[in-house]
Formats: sequence, structure tokens, C-alpha cells
Amino acid sequence: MVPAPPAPARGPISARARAVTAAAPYLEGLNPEQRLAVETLDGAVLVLAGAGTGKTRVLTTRIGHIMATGRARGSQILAVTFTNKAAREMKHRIGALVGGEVEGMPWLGTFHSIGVKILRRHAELAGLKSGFTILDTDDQIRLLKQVLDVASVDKERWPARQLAGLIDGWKNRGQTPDMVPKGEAASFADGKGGQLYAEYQKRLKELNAVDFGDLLVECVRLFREHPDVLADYRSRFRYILVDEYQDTNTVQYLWLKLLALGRETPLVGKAAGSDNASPNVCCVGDDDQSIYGWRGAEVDNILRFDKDFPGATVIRLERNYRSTGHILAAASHVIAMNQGRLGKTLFTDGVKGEKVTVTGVWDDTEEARIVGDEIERLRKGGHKLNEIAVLMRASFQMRAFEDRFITLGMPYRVIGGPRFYERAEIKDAIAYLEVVHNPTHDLKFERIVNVPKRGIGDTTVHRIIAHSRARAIPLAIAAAEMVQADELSPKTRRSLNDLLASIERWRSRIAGMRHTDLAEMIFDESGYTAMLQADKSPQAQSRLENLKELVRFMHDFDTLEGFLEHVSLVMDIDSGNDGERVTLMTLHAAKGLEFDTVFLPGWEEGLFPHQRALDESGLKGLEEERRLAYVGLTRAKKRARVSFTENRRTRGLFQSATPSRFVDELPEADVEVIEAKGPFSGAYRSLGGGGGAGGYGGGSRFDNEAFKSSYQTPGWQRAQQHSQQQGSGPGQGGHGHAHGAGQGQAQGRPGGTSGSAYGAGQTKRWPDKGGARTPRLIEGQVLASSTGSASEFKRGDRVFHEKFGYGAVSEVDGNKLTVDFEKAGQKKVVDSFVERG
DNA sequence: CTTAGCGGCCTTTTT
DNA sequence: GGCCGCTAAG
Repeated sequence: MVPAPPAPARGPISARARAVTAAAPYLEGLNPEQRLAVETLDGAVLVLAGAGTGKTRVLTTRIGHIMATGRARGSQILAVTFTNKAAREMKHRIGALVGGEVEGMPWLGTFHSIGVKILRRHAELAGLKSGFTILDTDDQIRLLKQVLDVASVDKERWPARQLAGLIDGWKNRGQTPDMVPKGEAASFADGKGGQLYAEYQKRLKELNAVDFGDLLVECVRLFREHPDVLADYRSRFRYILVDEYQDTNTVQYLWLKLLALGRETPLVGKAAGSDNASPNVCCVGDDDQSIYGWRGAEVDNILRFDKDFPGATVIRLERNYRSTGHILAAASHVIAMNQGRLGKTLFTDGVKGEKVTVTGVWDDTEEARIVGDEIERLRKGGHKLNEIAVLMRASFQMRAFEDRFITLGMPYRVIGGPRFYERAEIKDAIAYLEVVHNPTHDLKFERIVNVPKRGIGDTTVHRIIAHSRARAIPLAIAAAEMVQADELSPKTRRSLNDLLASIERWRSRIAGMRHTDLAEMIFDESGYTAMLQADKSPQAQSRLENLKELVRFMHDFDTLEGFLEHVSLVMDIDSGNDGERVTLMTLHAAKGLEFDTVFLPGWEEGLFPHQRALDESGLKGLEEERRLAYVGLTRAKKRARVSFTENRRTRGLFQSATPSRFVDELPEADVEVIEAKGPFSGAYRSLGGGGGAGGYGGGSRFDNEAFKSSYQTPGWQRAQQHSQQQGSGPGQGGHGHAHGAGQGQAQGRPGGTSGSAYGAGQTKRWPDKGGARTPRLIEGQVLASSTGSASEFKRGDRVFHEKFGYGAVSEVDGNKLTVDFEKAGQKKVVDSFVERG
């Protein structure tokens, strides 16, 4: 049911608020709805903020307003976000608003960071010691493996990962081992699922550790079991604000309800306003942008807000300040196909702007090519590369774009690859630091005990673990005891002893030297740096760089301890990633961002909507996929470019694809069909042309029939011939090597190489250079022959490339090089992307 | 203890 | 087609 439109602010509240307004410049420039959202301070408020309607501004202004009106001090406001990034942004903006640092808001943070804060204060009540450690996903898996071992579960059939997923899911729903539904608990390891979960929790307690899920589950338990503690927080938090409410999962929801209402169920049938606990809770979100159902988010939370908080004020922000008319209309039309939504109608006063374009192409290579060409064109027209993004459904799609951009010399950055703290070398490094800081951190100890390899293998580790279990002591102590005894072979014994001695030695230096120097010392003396230096693989270099980056980052902290506390929670680093670059990322990663021009490739059935979402979640899954389409479109300020391929390469082989149903859901009036200008566009062109001008003659414009028939056209056949020639042609064969998805290259190239090395205006375009020089046109080659400047490299030079590693130059053409990479095969690259190897 | 080779998996991802 | 994780051989 769609809640009634918001009633205007009433009585004394508005009067009071208005009185303030005169002296509150921050309220100026807000539209009426935004202002209402800022000024409705009493009771529960749900702000439905459509894409680009000024959500963050409302949230931050509201906080500023609460403080400015003296209703509460910063320390009495609880403001939760999902990501550290969002928390940072909010802090920053409130700071700008209030003028000054936001030291006064200790309770602004992520659900998890606030959860830790609360748990640390009452650790004993939660059955923990105050210095408990927080396990990351890696530690979690490690621990689960041990649990599976002890229970002698076949790890082949029942991987620890899967159990981790299940436990995560249970924790997301706030279920402790005894609360897990029997059927579900039985679904793992022949009915042992529940037991294993219980065992895992027991081990966590023994280790004085919690995982991410526990930060909330344990908090909820604390609140339930200790009403006095809950009451304390309830009186402390006069105002509660929640960002991205549509993304909350069940524990977060319970957590909030306990804090806001003091109980988990709303008063049924009671007059809402009479509840003098008066939860001043304000949730901001957009049901249409709920795209995290698969990791436990419950859209229902936002859909039933007014049932949880009877009498809640619902305010809709529908005035969009981001996108031009056609884009907004297209997005709205698509999202309107969804059933379960609260319903909003976004509008804009701005210009209609350009229509959303739809282009069908032959395959992913051509798709990347037309996108690259268009970006080239836009850049020449003065478009900022930072204002361009390519948003895709799945990360494997990025490959084609990266390849193409490298060929073009187009600077790009990838967001959402493996993040900094997820890289193996960083985890190793942090594990060392953690062990030095706290030698009883068993999982970290286990991680580094044989990295770099020092002859302490699985058997030894297992014996240490067994010993530590038997005596209920930490691994490091167990190891020390075993070194004293004659348990181990002399070699192992010595090696282990050296390690333990080193740890002690480093530990004794904590107080005496700068933590950054200590870190360097540790990486050096442990042999870790030496290991990377000895590593000839192409990634080793950037790994060393990452370590340096880590040490640089440590400078921001005063102590080792401070640094470690930070990283256990914040798996994120703000690295200077500046410079003009095109952004490549997934649709998920794009939520909350905006760009002038947005490319949306891969709109094909099976990929988007993703087949798996459909199979596993049916209509619900489809609607979430549709919301993803909505999120994608609404990222665009001025230009949105949708494309789909007719042939998608999956698992190495080509499969013909059908355009996404979402393409058909775009409203005719706001869309323009564009022909691909490449040589492979025959099929689509025939469709667009054959279907009548515009191609919108009712029914599906892109359905299978149309495509089937187009397969007979000359264009298609030509294209097919082409692709066959290409497939076997030189320079194409290299496709598919060495991408090493996520090998620390996630940032694209490091600074230094500049896109400007690639002279604009020198590019000759398809297809004018036809068969004159080569019978087959191989992409990249035309470009390769067209640049004037001579390269500093010559045939036979050995070079190093950030992404492809080492190789030898086999051909030089202007500033384009053909290089035979040792690992990656033959690639064409721009010389500015390589250095002498 | 290390390394090579084989088999299974393959959407999205924060804390 | 490629990567990760595990197992079995050296």
C-alpha cells in the first residue's frame, strides 16, 4: 500500500523550526520536501529519496539542524551508514555545514563500527574479554576448516566456504545456533550444519574473537539480555538516523528496533503517538535501489516501515537534480515494471537532453571498440574522462574494455576489484604486524608461520595446533613449548625457534621505535620483502609497491595499535587515485555515484538479468535485476548508452545472445537506436532498418525472431566471415591470456603514465582504411599505424608492462608496440604503458 | 615439505 | 578458458 503523502509539519514544531530558519542559512536552497525531511524532527520519519534527489544533503542538513536547534548534541545522535566511505562522506559534509571538525559525533559510523564500540564497552556481558579480536573472512574460513577437521567432515563435499556462507546468512538474520531452522541446519554435512555452527561459535569464544556478523548478533543479544544496557543507550540516543535503509538486513533491523523502540515488535493496535518513548528515528532510503538482497538485505524493512513505526511520517523526495529528462523518463519507465515498490515519480525541471541510446553489436570485442571510439570522440570534444563510466553487470565483462583501452592508450581505473586490504601481500603484512602486537592471535599466526616458506609445513602446523588445543594455550606458546621439547626435527625446530625469537625481538621494539620503521624492519627481517624480490612473476613488483603504500598509510596513525584497530574494521584505503581516467566498475559498485556519460554494456538475457538471479530467486530476483538497471540508468547525468551483443563469450565459447528484456522495457519516446559503425554491425543494422524507421513497430523490437531472421542477412554473414578470419588471425590469438583477474592491477596503471602520451587527433578511424594495407582489419592495427611519433623502443627490447608482465618487443609502429609477453602472449600496447624491463 | 597436476567452479560484495 | 584449492607424488 502506498502511504499517504506527507502531512505538512504541524503546530509548535514547525513554528519552532521556522523561527530557526531565519537564522539558518543551511536551510536555504532546499526544496519544500527536502526541507520537510530536515525539519520533521519528532517521531519516526521515512524519507524515500529517489536517485539524485539530494538524499545525502537532507541527511547531513538534518543532523546539522538537530544540533543547531539545540535539540541534541553530536554525541546524542546515532547515525548509521553501511560503508566507511559513506560515513566519511557524511562526517565531511556535516563538518562543512557546521563549520569545523565533527569530533562531537562519536556515534556516526557503520553498523559494524558502532557495533564494535558498544561490544567493547560491555565485552564481559557478551562473554568476551575487552581486547577481543575481529576476524576477517579469511580468518573465518581458516577457523571453519579447523572446525570441519575436528568434526571429520569431508572437506571435499562440504567446503568451508559454503559453511561460511550459511553461517553468514544465519547471522544476517540474527539467528544464533539454537535459532536456526532445523531444515536449514541439516542442509550441510548430513545434518551437522547446526552443530558445526555451534562449534564455530564456541571456538570463537575460546579465541576471544568475533566475526563481522557477530558484531551485530552479539549486540542484539546484549540488548535483549541486558535491558539496563539497552536503556542506557536508548536514553543516550535522542535521534537516530539511518542511511540506505533499503539495504538493512534482519539483524540490523532488530538492532535498530531495539534501540529505537526498546523492543522488537511494534505496539499493535495502540495509538501510535501515545508511545512516549517517541523514537526520533529517521530512515532514508530508496526501495528502488535495493540491490543487495543476495547478501541478506530485506527490502521488506523499508516497505513496512509504517507498520513498525505506526504514525510515521513518510516524505518522498522526487525532484531529481541529476539526470536530464529523457534519461530520467527511461529509468522511471523501467522501474515502474516492478510490483513490490512504494512508488515514486521522479521528475526534473531540467532539459530533456539526449535520448538514451541503444546499440546492438556483434560481440564483446566490438562492444568495447564502439565504446572506446565514442569515449575518444567525447574526449576530443572536451569531455572529462573522470565524468565517464562503463557500468556492467559482472566483472568478467571488464576484460574486453580493459584490453581495448590499453590498446587505445585510454587511461582507465577499475573500481571494485580486489581491494587493497584483500590482497595477499597486505594481509600477510598485517598478519605479521598483528602477531607482533598480539602473539596470541592464532589465526594470524597460522597465516604467517610459513610465509615466506621456512620449512614449517602442514604437519608441523597441525602438531602445533593439536598441542595448543590439548593444553588450551595460544599457538605461539604451544610452538614455544614444542621448540623446548624434542618434538620436532632439528631443522624445523630451529626454523620455528628463529621465527619465535624474531617475533619477540620485534615485539620488544614496539615501544622503542616508530611503528612505520618497525614495520619495515619486520618485512625485511622476516624475509618477506626478499621473497617478493626473488619472485620473477609480473605481479611481484606491484606487490612490493603495495607494501610501501601500506607503510605510507601507517604514517597516518600514531601507534601500531591504533593502526591495527583501524584496519580490522575498515577494509578500505583512500589511495590517491587521481588523474583523468574513465571508470570501469560493476553496477553494484556504482550505486551512489554519478557521471555525465554512462555506458551500460551487456544488456542481454542471461547476463542482465543474470540467469542465476532468475533461477534462484524468480520474480524477486528479476525485480532486483531491474532495480540494478534503474541504478545504472540513473547514474547518468547527460548521456546513457545501452548496448548488447549478439554473441557473448562465456566459458571460452561463443553463445548467441538475446537482447535483455530491459531493453524492451525502455520507453520508445526516450530512446534512440544507434547503429554500430563497425564492420560487425550487419545484423543489428538490418534489424534496425528492416523494422521500419526507428524500429519501434510494436511488439518486441529486439526479440529472437528479429534476430533469427537477421542471421540470414548479408551483413550477418559478412560479419561472421570476418570473425572467423579474425579468430585465427595474428594478434587476435592472444585473447584470453594473462588477465589474472585481480592481480593487484585493480587501479589500472599507477600514476606517471599519462593518457596524453596518446596524441588525440591522430587516430584514423574505421573503416576508411579498408583493405588497402591488410586484407583483414585487425582492431588496433589501424590505430597502430596511424601515430606519428617514433617510439623510444626498438625491436627486441625487453619491456615490462603493469598488466602483462615482461616481454620482448617484436614490432614497432609509431608509439604502438607489438610485444610478445612471456606470460600474456602477444599484445599490442602503447609505449607509454611499458617501461624497460 | 614442496610442487605439480588435476578437478570443480564460474554474479553481484560490505564489514 | 582460467583460477583456485586440494591431493598425490617427489
